[in-house]
Amino acid sequence: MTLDVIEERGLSGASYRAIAAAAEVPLGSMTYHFPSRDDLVFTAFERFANDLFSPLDESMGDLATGEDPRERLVRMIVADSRDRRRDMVLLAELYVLAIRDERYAELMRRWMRRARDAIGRHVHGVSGHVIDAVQEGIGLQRYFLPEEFTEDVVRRTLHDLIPSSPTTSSPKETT
Amino acid sequence: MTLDVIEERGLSGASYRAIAAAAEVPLGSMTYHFPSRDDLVFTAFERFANDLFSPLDESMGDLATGEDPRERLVRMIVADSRDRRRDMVLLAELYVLAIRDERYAELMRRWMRRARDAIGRHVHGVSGHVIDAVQEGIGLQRYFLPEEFTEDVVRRTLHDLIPSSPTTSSPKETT
Amino acid sequence: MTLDVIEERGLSGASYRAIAAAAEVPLGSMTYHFPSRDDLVFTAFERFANDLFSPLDESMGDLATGEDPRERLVRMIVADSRDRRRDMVLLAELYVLAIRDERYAELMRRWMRRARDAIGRHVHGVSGHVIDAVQEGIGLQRYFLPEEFTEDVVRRTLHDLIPSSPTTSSPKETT
Amino acid sequence: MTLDVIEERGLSGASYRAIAAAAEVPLGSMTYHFPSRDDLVFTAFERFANDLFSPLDESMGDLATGEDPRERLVRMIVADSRDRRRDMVLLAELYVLAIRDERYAELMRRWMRRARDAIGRHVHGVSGHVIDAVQEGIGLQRYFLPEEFTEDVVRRTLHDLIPSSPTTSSPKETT
DNA sequence: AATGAATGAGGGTTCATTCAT
DNA sequence: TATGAATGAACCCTCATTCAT
Repeated sequence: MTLDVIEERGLSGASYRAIAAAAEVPLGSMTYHFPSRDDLVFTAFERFANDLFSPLDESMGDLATGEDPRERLVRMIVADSRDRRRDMVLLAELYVLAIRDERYAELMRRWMRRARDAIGRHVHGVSGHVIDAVQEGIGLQRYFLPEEFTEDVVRRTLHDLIPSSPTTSSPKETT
Repeated sequence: MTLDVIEERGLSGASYRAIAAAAEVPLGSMTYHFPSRDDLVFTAFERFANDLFSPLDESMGDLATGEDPRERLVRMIVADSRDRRRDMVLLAELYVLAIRDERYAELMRRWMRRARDAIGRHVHGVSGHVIDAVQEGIGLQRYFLPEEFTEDVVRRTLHDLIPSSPTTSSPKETT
Repeated sequence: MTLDVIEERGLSGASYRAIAAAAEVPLGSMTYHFPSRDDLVFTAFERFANDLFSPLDESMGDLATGEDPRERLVRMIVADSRDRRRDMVLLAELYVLAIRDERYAELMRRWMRRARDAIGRHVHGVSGHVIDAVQEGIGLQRYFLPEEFTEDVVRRTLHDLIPSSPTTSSPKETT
Repeated sequence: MTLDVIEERGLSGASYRAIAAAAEVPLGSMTYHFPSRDDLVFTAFERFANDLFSPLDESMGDLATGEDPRERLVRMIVADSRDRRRDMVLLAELYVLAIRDERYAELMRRWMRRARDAIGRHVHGVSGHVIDAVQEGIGLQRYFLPEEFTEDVVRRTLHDLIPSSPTTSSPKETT
């Protein structure tokens, strides 16, 4: 609920009142359960970190034997999820918070490490952190210039970075 | 001045008052020259887009014959400029704005295209957009986990993505 | 309280701050109970409509049998109530609002109809609206030129407009 | 021009800036020619007093011999001039000013006397002030409840108040 | 004579937070 | 435990007016 309000009106628009109204809950209820606004926000971003992690987790989780993890990543990046906008705005807001506040920075680091682990389970020969960073950079820019980051471009990028595993079927590159 | 305040106190903390105080200027002066706060903010981010572009421009600008552009990119990414924090905060704030407001989105697209052009002048065989997205992704995450994105990791990533030009001296990879 | 401030300083001078000061109440209290200034103003003018109605109501309310309602009206118009000024200012401000805003126009219509009914209960042979309009027109101009609207002039006017009821004692005109 | 702005946005909305914009004139020009805002407003209302007087003047000015002045008044009141709204809002604003400020009160008195004279030239047996007050009261209320003040109601009222002159053709009352 | 720049005051409104109930 | 009331601080913005040019 809080995240919805942040998505719609920005972190600065996510006042106690706005969130209480969205949740159809009395204002006093909010301040009772979350004595300071930052409690509310931090809790929300903890949830966001999980939410944002889950597509990655699903992408890398149950790879069939011989399936190419690079293809999973391609599809995850290219998928025009309805939540793309939400993820991008929340991610950007989180970066803002994390740069300014160590508490959020630590949250971000935990999340980055989880991502690295999920990637590292199936991708070898390159740092999972690099793949995550690349995926994030492309994800952000793709939001503004989707036509510049076509599926083939994304695939090519991932194949350049990730060595094909011996047990992996050969690249299906189009270009 | 405005950017300094945004860096220090966030976009939401960059009130007319705060900026006027930082600039040691009467509040009325601010509202006279920038009738709405968004005028002020947008003008500031236009400047930021230029500021942020210039390191890239310098990196790619005057390559000596035979110099490897990949090394320039490595140094740009790895350089622990005193302005790293500033750039990251402002970049993240700009993303937030751009996702919500087409005016800022357009600013971001202009800036992304300039970056692509600057990169594309010296880097061939891969989309300049991809290199820009990658350097941005790494730049952001490196801010939080610098030890995971060592110079060698960055170099390796760029060499994987950017084919070596025929006139370019061979890779000086350390790993 | 709000009406007092409007009387003294005009509607445009009746700021939240001015009213809060007059009521010796914190500014935050005002905006809590009246989230918009117009709520405050409208509520005040609803009260004014009642206040302004009451002299008319009293004038026409409990006529003794055989008493001439025209005399009651004369006295009401001519009475130099200490509140004359207040009523005139507020009435004029209300007209300004009502011409520009349908919400106030409706308030004014309700009040005009109440006045017509109160008058119509005891005055026959002429539209209560006409008597109310005449009374109002004379009231307004009399504020500026009281010597031109002497009691006799007012009486004469009302007797010209209102036919004497059969059960009514004959006119006591002085002129 | 000033009056146009007052009509549209109210006296409180008639700032130097708003008027300068409407007149397509630099702000500095306004403050140069009218050093205080009240100068501007007072000048405007002086003009309004003349403007408002002219329909009355035309109504009563060139009566053909034997023509009934009451009919002229009826038509003036009932005419749904496109400027009705403008006249009403400005009149109401002027009342507000006049009650609070002797300078405007005097303006209003001058104008009331002019009206009385214009009426008195053709109407006898009743104070011109009374006729003016009545037409004003009806004019104001008619703005809100036009259906209650039909032409016949207005005619009846004026005939009740104004004795028919010997040289005047007989009433054409419809009712 | 004319005008853009400048500014202190004050406008309505929102807010996080506290507290009595 | 839960919540409406309350409030001081700050917000963006508009304004009348002054003044240098």
